[in-house]
Amino acid sequence: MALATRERILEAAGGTLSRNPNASLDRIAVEARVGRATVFRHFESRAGLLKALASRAIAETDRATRLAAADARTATDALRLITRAVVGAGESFRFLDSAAELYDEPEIVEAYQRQMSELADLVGAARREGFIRSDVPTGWVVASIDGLIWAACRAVGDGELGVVQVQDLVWETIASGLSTEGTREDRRAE
Amino acid sequence: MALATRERILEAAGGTLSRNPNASLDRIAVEARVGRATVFRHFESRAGLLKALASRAIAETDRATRLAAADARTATDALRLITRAVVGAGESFRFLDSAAELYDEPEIVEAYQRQMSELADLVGAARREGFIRSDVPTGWVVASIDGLIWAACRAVGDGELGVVQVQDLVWETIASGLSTEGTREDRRAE
DNA sequence: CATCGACGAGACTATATCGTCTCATTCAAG
DNA sequence: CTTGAATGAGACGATATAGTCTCGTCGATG
Repeated sequence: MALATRERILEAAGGTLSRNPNASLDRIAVEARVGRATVFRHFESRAGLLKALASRAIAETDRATRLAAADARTATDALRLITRAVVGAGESFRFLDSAAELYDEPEIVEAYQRQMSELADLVGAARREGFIRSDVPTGWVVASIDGLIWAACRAVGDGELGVVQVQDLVWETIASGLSTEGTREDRRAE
Repeated sequence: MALATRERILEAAGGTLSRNPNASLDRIAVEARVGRATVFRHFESRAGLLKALASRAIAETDRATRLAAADARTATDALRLITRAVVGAGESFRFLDSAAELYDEPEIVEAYQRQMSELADLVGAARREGFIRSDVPTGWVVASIDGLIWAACRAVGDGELGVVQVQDLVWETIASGLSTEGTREDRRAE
């Protein structure tokens, strides 16, 4: 039962904290239908719980990324599959939005930076494949993908759009933007 | 001096809270080089300060929106100018990211929804002008513009990109996406 | 049945922060 | 110089929450 309880706490914490980043441990315990003392039996402290939650989200993202990369034959396709996967798993780490406490955890910060760096590498590879416009810096590509994934998770969380729908829309927006073809005249280059 | 002090507190609160959403009033007072008691002389409570800060951001956005709309001859152009303006003023309301307390303030929630609704109307008008792709729902257009603005403000805050640069990039991304023209074959429609 | 580990309930302490209050200081206007 | 408004410093109480601890219960296992 120990494992199931731990998992239930993590699940409840993720859900509760994504709705209210300042939720108390008591609130989380109630949400997990668990005594507050039990939370401390499974996690050293509030920070420990947060850290475990973040580690879980990072591991899940890594897993999704590896699976997606394995299926892809090009960097561009890997980027597409990874984007889809992360949007699909978005609920798992929406709580990270405002978990400022985690900036003090070196492991978490380092893992996050590693993932961002891997994403940047992938964008670089996709650029070499000719997929990414040459007049847009890689930093912005990474940032905007992040922003679109964030927007997608938010829209799903608000019940405004469906998961499958936004999975397509995010990639569509990255690839072609939101305007009709005619607006290509907006481009600065050439 | 009263006005200058109040303004200095608001400024410090905006800056401090955008870096740490849970910053204490003491911390904010120090940042504003003001006694903590003075904060309470100018604002009823912490919630009052937050509310004033949010009102200020909303008013600033309204102002920027009105100015932008006045200069524009088409809805599409208005959308472009407003996007630029909001990215430019981004620092003023980055703190809203994680101000969950504000969900309890009816005035603030209502004003936010009004702005989102106005944005949706503008997107609708731009769609009628033929700018917005017909196969993308308005809800996603609004959400992704929001997400790209968020990403832009974050990138600027992290010092990764410049304000002027992201102002162009956000619109560029909305209009044409991040890929080269060749990827148009990705489109599902037609 | 007996045992043991996980759990729920709740008392208890420590701490951080909010919000109030007082008093001394500063500074500008008259 | 006198006065009054704005402020800084800090004491004080109230409250919320983190973290510790104890005790009784339940259920699985032998």
